[in-house]
Amino acid sequence: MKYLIAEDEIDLQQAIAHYLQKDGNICEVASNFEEAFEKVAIYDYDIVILDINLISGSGIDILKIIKKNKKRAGVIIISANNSLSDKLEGLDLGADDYMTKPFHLAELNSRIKAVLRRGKYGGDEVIEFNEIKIDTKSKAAFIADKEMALTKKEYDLLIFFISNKGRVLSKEIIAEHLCGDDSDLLDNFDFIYVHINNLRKKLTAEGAKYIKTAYGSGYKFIED
Amino acid sequence: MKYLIAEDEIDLQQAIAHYLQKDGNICEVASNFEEAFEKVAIYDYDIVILDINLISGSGIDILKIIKKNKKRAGVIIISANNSLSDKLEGLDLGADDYMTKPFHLAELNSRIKAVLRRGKYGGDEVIEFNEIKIDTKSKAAFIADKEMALTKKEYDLLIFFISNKGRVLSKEIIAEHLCGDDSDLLDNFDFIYVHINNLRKKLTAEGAKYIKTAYGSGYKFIED
DNA sequence: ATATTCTTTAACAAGTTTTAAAAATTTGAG
DNA sequence: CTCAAATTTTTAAAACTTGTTAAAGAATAT
Repeated sequence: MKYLIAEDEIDLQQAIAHYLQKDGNICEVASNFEEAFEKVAIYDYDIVILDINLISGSGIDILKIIKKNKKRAGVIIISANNSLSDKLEGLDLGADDYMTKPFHLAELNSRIKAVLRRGKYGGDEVIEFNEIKIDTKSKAAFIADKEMALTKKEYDLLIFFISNKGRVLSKEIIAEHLCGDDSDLLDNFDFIYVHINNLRKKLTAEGAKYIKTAYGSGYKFIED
Repeated sequence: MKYLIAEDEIDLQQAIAHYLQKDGNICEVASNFEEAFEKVAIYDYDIVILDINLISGSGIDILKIIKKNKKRAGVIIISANNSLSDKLEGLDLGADDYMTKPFHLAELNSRIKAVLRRGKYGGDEVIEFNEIKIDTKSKAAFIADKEMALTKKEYDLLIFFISNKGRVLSKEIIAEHLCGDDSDLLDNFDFIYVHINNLRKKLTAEGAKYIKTAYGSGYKFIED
């Protein structure tokens, strides 16, 4: 799993990171608002652990970015004070859970698991983009109302593209996203070419060219 | 159906109520122990959704009232912590299911349906789907009016599939559902393959293929 | 004790992903 | 503008993962 820990207390940040890495997870950290802002806008995480009171900004705004960009990360808010309004606002905005400092790492861990489990069950949103439609409940993707049979990687790739539309995504970033956990060892990213190619074939059924090559830097998903 | 939602987090309480009302159910709410106590003692509900950690009292005591008064409500306990002892105590005292916060409303919904379908609580007595018919009272399942002799696991699996039709269900989620909540300990889910296979054989008697494999993600139940 | 149901195992089949290599394209230097 | 270098596309086959099935061993119920 891939985590972002947005927490300005370096001690706590490191404690969480170490705890999670022990189980073979990948952890990135952000120590202030700007760092968190950037990472959250660009990359994909399975779980974001988000301090409400970040230096130079509010975690609530980070949460808004996550939701606005339709990132699928689960968000667990942590906060120093026990303020009910913070909590309600966070949950209202789509956070998945809330913890008050101080807490035990074991409890954080069990909440993370619960959030992940929830995610596995799947929501029932429908993602749409032009004539592309993805029903996440049935994991079926359609183009012009015709189902295209996507493999799991293709399906993930398509969702990744749509949720990052307009942005150039490098092979490396894509590979990291698609391979999740195992991505430590990746050194050859050429297999992405094949997935891009396969997805393109299925998307091009109707002639539109959604995936545009940015020579030398990656790919981006565009309208027609 | 008539529900009582005994939950002191107003946000969550309202979220559940709205979700259930959408489907035309009647929802009452209780925001603390006293309210829950009164309502449960006086009125009749089909399902009570019961937070263990109510303000000024324990949900466990509410559960005791329900059982002592021989109310026929189905009870689904929700709890913030993942404490096994809470869980066991609740189930011991006659709760019908148990969920740990946070959870997805869709999952709550499917558990409610499962509880209703177990028969005792005024749920539909007959479930129908195309030429499949299940009489929950006699626990008999028919395909094209011919009874198929299902084992308990097959029966539960079929009902789980039908009440989640269209949704991709992973081996893990299915196992969790079939094995109740002892499933924390499960690490090998291969036995699901066997039940799927057996159920398929019995369902395929008439040629229709209801259970579709979503390679790499799970299975989904579809119309023909 | 016997029958039934559930879980494990293992061999096999099917489907997916990755590798590898050749063909095509893009870019930038000369 | 042309050519060489680098990058990307395409294809096919190899490696791998996941799913199917049957059968045997545990567990549970009758």
